[in-house]
Amino acid sequence: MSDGTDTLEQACRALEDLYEDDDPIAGLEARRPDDDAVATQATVFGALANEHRIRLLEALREGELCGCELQVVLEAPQSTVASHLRTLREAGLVKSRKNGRWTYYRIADTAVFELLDVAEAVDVPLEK
Amino acid sequence: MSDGTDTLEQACRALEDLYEDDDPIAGLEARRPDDDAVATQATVFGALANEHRIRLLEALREGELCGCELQVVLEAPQSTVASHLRTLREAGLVKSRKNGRWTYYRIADTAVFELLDVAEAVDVPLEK
DNA sequence: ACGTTAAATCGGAAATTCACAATATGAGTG
DNA sequence: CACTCATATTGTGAATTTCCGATTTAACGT
Repeated sequence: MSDGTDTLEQACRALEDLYEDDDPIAGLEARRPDDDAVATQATVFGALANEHRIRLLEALREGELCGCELQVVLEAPQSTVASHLRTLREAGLVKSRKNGRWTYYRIADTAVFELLDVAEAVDVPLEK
Repeated sequence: MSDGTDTLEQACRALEDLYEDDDPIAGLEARRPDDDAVATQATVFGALANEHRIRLLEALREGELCGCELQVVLEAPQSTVASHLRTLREAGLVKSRKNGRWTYYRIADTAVFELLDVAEAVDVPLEK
């Protein structure tokens, strides 16, 4: 298990040329975010990083739907839909409610709408 | 390549029990979002779905940094950092500027801050 | 031109995610 | 209890992503 320390030292040397400051690294360390926060963000974005799951969330914008309705929306097999819903639930993006044989899913947090809307507005450069 | 049509028909039959409406599918079709929008969202969220890339973006919050500074932030090999930066650039999340031997990276869109902040505030349920 | 250095790209092994048939669970019904 | 139906989980092969050493490219200095 190499840790890339050798190339890291190169990078640090380069910084000594950029700044006359004795310890240029100090300022960079302050830019390192909290581990738990990064883990939360990665979980949330990981759950959102799939077209099927985005379609599920978009379908739930106007209100809750049961599993079989979401199958129709996705046009995918039942097991596929169920595991995507599980991913979304584990990331805290949807909640479920059981009523008899049906399970109804709904958006857990309005943050989901913000995330979807902001991401949609990003200007992704054309494929090169 | 099966398309799961058989299980889809089951789901549709279930809907006929839920609604007396003749065509329960019609309402669901309206909930299907635009393909291009979903593709954009998936690209953006895919780029954000990695702890290293999140750390890079967080490091750029306070202003631009060059590649070798970002190596120090990530404590990862140069090639690893470079390919993560490429992913972020291709998703439209960062822009780069060349000055001599150095390449400076900066956040391309303030939307990035919104996405990071909103995702961090999501309440992810405990494991299991 | 030559050597040095920051950054980009290549190549392929390892790890992770995805799809989906098969099976299990659990609630309702007769 | 036996049967049906909606949903959940499991297992596994396939596809994708990640990692990182090695190499290449490009910009400087001598």
